[in-house]
Amino acid sequence: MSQVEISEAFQLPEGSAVKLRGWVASKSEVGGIIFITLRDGTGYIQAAGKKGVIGEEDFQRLKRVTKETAVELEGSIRVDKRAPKGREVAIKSLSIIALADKWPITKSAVKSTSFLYDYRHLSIRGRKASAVIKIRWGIMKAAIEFFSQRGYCLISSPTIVQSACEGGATLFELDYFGQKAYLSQSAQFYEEAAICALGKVFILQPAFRAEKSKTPKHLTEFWMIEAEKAFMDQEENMKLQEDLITYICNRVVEDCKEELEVLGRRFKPPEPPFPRITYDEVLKFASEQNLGFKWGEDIPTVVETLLSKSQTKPFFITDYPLSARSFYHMTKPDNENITLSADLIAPEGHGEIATGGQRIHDYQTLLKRIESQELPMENFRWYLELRRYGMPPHSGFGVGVERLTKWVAGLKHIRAASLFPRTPTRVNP
RNA sequence: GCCGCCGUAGCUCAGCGUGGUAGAGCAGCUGGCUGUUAACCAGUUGGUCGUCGGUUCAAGUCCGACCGGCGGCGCCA
Repeated sequence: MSQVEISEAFQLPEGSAVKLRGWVASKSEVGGIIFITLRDGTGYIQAAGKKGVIGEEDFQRLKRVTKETAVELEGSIRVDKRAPKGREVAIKSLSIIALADKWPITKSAVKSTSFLYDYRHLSIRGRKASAVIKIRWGIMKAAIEFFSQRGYCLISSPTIVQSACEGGATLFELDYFGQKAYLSQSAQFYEEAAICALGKVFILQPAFRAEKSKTPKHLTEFWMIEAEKAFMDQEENMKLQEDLITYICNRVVEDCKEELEVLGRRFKPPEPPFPRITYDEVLKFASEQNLGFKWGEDIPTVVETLLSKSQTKPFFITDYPLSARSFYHMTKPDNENITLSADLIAPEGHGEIATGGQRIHDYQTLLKRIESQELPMENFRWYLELRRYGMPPHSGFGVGVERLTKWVAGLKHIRAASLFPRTPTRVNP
């Protein structure tokens, strides 16, 4: 009698004696026979206990078992086409490890988004919720592999900071022993400092945005994959993003086959190169659809969504106006109003998943930019100072992990990509 | 910040127009059934109708304010 995980139980020959531990995902009683579906994080397997075959005491215990009770059972593997996946465990004995109260998440509860997220600490036990979290892990794992293979160094930047990478209005403020401090929106500035020591770096850590954005693609706390490399121009930067996304998608399709199946997601990894569309071309496209906007403004969601739905693989929107970008962006050599930056947009209407660009490496240029945008110089002192000590041209990008998960897993809302999502209306559980 | 929708049993909802003291399905519980897969059959428990205030003999229902959630916009990964 060996202790095995459920995934292993499917590999063993018929008749093998096994001991399994897990939770009762479902139970049904049919007279003298009781079926439970056991879950242990590695899979699901049906176990059947028949009156007369197992002892009366064990049968009574099996009767008392409720949904989500933690149990340990002993039995033997048997093949039966009536069982899901054609296999089950014939129970010989069962013990209750931790009895569960009446389980609040019922079939009808699935209809209620707010209920499911109020009970997220419990509802994550569902097949779909677990599948999404495993896909998210698959994405992170693949990203780590990708950068590791290319010699990038993982760094960690502080999440408590004093200066903003993006707009100041979207920072979570906190009291740092009497001083104002903020939760970081991005690790970019710290990565820029780090490249002069390490050459090429990446991070995998949370970012915070105090945007009251109630949309299917916004979280207030989310994880980012960010990379920065010295001597890398914007062209190479886009190629790197292409390679990263392609690598991740291929790995996930390979590693998370079952999870994608549980979600009913037929996902085909994209083939590079990804199409590139300039901002001006987007503006022209929008005007043709009667959705025109002013040059220099950000691209409206309707336009981005429409474009995104017309594509079958991710694509870049390049050549953003400086007015729609943060101060640190480098502009084109022949046009100081257009930045060397690009957004990476996922297809099928999922929208933006990454932003990247070439940063200003010249001291005077950055100084003038900070002054012209009337930004608080003292906050950017060290960032600017980097440019006095051998800062080469460099570029980088940031990918939203949950946004990428949303696209790969085919989710309707980004909150499903987070174990305990933080949105403007939710900080609990 | 703006626009729209919704808060009634553990869950999903009906009841509100025409005010008279709460109802269904599911879940739970009890019993039956030796192959369930969203099991089935019979019985049954369960509610200060989001909160506060107002009108009224009487408010789940009418009026007002507030709170909470959901969908969308703007903004962004």
